[in-house]
Amino acid sequence: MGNKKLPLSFYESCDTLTLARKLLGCELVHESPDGITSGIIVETEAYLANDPACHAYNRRTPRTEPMYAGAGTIYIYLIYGMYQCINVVSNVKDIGEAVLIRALQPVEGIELMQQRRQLRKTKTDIKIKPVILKELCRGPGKLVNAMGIERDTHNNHLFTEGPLYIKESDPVDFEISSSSRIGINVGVDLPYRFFIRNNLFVSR
DNA sequence: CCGGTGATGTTC
DNA sequence: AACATCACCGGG
Repeated sequence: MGNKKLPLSFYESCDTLTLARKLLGCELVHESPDGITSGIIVETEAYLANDPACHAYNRRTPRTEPMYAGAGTIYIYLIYGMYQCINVVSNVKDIGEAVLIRALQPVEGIELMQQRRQLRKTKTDIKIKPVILKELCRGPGKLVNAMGIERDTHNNHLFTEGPLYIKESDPVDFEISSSSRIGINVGVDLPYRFFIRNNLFVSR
């Protein structure tokens, strides 16, 4: 069964496009103070160093520094002022590439995920309507919220150390589909989005 | 199932 | 000014 935490070699031993595919079927786990939540990764996007849509494309700034820290690093950024997205950094130190996690199939701690997703995290937290299972982690901002992931806590840490990590995939057969990436205006022609075909929890 | 709109604040 | 988004609303 797939209950082993992935070692650094998993992240280091392939290129970014391959890693984006290999992460499908693996389980993202967060052992938080409030409880454990986890979900199977069902959708990813790759961002390469020579790719204009990549945050690290021709720029190395304080924000993107974790992308240059080497494979297995956690890169979390704030988007549209109120949402956060989590990436698995890939490639070697000083080459800025990463895989965005876009959707999870919830596994563990579903009640806790429901509770977290009822709150939108701003200065004054906003309550939203109850969220159905299918929508809990269906999108990069949603899954970060449901999993209790925070940039202040986890950014620039490693997936191989600490309470936020990835477990190896169970040997389940599935087909991988690809498409162009979502929500970008450059690099739209590149088929760098990967997802498990026919999985109900994929976004869009 | 769409499509449109406003919220929100860091980053360059 | 842009931004790797989302919740909510209304229409079909």
